[in-house]
Amino acid sequence: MNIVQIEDSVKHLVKNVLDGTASQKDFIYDFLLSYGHRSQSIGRVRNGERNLAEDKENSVFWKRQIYFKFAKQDDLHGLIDQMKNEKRTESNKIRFLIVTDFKNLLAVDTKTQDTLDVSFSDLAKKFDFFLPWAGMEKAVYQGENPADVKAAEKLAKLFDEIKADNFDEDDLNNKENLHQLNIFLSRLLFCYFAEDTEIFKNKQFTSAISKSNEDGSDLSALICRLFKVLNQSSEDREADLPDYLADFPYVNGGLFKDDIQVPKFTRKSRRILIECGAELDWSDINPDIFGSMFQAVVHTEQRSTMGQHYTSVPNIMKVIEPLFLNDLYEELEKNQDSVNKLLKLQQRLGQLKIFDPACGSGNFLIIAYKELRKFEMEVLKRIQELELEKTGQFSKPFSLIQVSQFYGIEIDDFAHEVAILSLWLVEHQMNLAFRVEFGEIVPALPLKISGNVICNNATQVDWLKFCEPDSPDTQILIIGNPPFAGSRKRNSQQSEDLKLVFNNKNYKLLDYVSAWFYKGASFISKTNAKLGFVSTNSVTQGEQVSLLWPRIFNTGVEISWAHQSFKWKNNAKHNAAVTVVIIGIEKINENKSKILYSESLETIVGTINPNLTESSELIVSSRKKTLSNIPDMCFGNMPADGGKLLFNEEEKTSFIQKEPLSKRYFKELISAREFINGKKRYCLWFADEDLDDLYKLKLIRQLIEEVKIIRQNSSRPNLASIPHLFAQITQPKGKNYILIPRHSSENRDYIPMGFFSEDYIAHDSCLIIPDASPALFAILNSRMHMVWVRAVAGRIKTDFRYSKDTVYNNFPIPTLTKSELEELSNLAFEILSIRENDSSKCLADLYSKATMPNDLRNAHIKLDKYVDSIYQKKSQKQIKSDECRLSILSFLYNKMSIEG
DNA sequence: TATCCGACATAAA
DNA sequence: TTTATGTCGGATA
Repeated sequence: MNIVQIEDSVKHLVKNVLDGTASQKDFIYDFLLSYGHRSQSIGRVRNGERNLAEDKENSVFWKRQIYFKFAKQDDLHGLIDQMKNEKRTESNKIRFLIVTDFKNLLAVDTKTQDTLDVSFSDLAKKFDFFLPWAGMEKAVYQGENPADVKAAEKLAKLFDEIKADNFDEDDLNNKENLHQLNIFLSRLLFCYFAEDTEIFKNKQFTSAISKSNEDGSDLSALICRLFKVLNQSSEDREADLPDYLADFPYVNGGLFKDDIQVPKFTRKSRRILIECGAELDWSDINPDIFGSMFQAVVHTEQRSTMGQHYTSVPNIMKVIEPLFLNDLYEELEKNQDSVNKLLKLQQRLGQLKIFDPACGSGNFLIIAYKELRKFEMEVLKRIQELELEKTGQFSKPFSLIQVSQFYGIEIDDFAHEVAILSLWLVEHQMNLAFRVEFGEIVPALPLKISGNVICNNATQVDWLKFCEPDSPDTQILIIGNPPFAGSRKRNSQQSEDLKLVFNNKNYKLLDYVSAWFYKGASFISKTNAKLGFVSTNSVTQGEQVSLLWPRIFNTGVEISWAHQSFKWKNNAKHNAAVTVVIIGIEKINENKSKILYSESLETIVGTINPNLTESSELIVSSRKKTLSNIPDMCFGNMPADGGKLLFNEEEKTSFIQKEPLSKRYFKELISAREFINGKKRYCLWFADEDLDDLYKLKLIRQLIEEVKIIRQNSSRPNLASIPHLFAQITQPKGKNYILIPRHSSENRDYIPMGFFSEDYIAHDSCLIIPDASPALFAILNSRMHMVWVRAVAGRIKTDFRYSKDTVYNNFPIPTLTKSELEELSNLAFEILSIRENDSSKCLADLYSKATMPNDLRNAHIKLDKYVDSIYQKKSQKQIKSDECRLSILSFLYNKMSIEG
């Protein structure tokens, strides 16, 4: 469920209730469904098993979720106040109170104390009030002041004080110092959390540190002593420990194991330290959200992004639902009437291993843990219901899921400390939720074994040794959002890492994230594991496809589900959005259907190819010569001149005014932008000129000298010796050419292309085909070709990026007869002449989906049909879908490349 | 803020 | 040497 879907769904529901299409009785259940609650769960609430209200007809009381009443009285406020004051509302951790008479609706969010008072018809406008049901805490995305943001901001203040008091520049560059500080902060966070969640006594930590001198002089020693105590069982402790220390329980679990350097405090930092404990309620923090924020505290360059993480939960769900959660709920549904089978299902949970080889502060692990615990509770609840039915009593439920089943590798020391800590925190939180449901609680202390989170470079770790299957059956689920870095963005360490993982072969053009896919695939081939990774979409497009995926498939795996490109709010940068995909990989299993998710729908398909579309395997490699019998394409002319040789209309006119003899050197330059938007641009073109002659013109000499300086600073070799020329010259002589912009918007059905004479200089933002026939122009302008482009071309964000070696050279064209060539020519001229008639409009207008003129569109459709018929000669049937076109192309491509 | 293509370092051949 | 490619992007409306 994403926000848009939720809003739509609520809108429909309200409308249907108001016009009577949906019944008022069903409203509350449909409302819950709109926010992505499981339909099985809602079913059980509806049939009364999970509804603990007395008057089940008119009210719903569902633990931890909702207390709802259909109001028959006029005083809605009185009613909701009364519900709020009921004891069980608090003890069952009800999140939302709702009353409505279907004229007005009141609601209270018990966590934030926010209230809602709207007319029923306006409910959809306020749908966001209930987003926490869908895992989106409103306080966070509205940038209000939730526990997480407040806590992180307070900690940031503390952190800055401590840093200023204890370290200078050099100290901070020292890794060991930072490590010590990282550990200190994570212990501190644990203490705050513990004293608010019954692990310690209420505010025990805060009151202990308050006993220090007000100037902070002895606080460091006190904390140091406290940490030591926390690591000792009562028999190990000194006998004469003061009460306020002796009172602390034994924490164990390794959190307080090592002695660390506790920083010194001042009057000011001591006060902040105490305020953090006294003023904030740490039980409310969400380890999943807080983790990333806490990380931002330490990495000051990320400070501005605090509170930007609200998308993380729904996005993480996009990984774990298809990977395993959906299957589990299906199992639950299937076995819902057998206690034994349900117990077996629960046991399976205890044997899982969840592994995030790029875990950061642990978001994926934490959400996975939470969701698994929630699922287990569903299983246990069902078991209880069955037992109760049968025998009138039920056995004591307990959880089999341990944090030690969770594995993480993270290269950043602080993030990895936070991940370890967050796992503990979330374990405790889930134990509390467990108590609400079952009244049983696992004691929090001493802490058991922690999650297995190490600080290391995942590309260098032997995953099999780190996350070893206990038996061949142990199911390992690999999840995460590994780092992306394109070939030009990597640092030298990352390049080395890739080199190692790919055995020094063909790794340079791959994205850094490939290392995770490859290691993951190898891991899967040797174990009972599957993976789901968020990744940049560039591994699914363009030249990377043929370099990466054959190697992955060679390990015996396949893509079992995938989310096609969508925009992901980037947490590293404020407003930048990066386009990502999510890919699930499993061992080959031909019997299992694959699922393809796009923004709005999910499709069941036979196979998923590396471009994340449905189709039989189609991996086109970079090809230097054309597959079909067509003229070669080449690159446009690349200036690489710092812009010195390029002019717009005004600049050109004024330059000619000052240097009249320069006029003969100007030529029109066609770059993608000029071509598509019908603008003019010029360049000084000296390809056939003598440098000495040029130097006679003062201004030109000056310009060339400027280019020279720029090129001397460039890493490209030999350019400075030809400062008057474009860096790459490919302009055809005595020939016309077809020009194709390399980058073009996805919002066009056809990439605009055009014919030009040699007098127009093609810019390197375009590709050209010299000596091309109108028939070829027709073929390239066909829908058939566009389907090919859509399938194999690279992307910039989601827009096309045409290329020669991948797209053009591999494009399969059947052998054409003379009459076919003639007809194609005619169709090409038709399109060109329609464009000519409309020459007041630029190509951007002519080819935008919204404004494309009818006659032009019809001419294109006519061409499309004809080209289709050429590709499908045998059958008289018309080709209907692009999928069909693509499979024809795949077939022809495979055939021609084998014959070729 | 959504749209829509740029410039050039860096890769391969 | 030549030339093709992509950029957790950037400019512009």
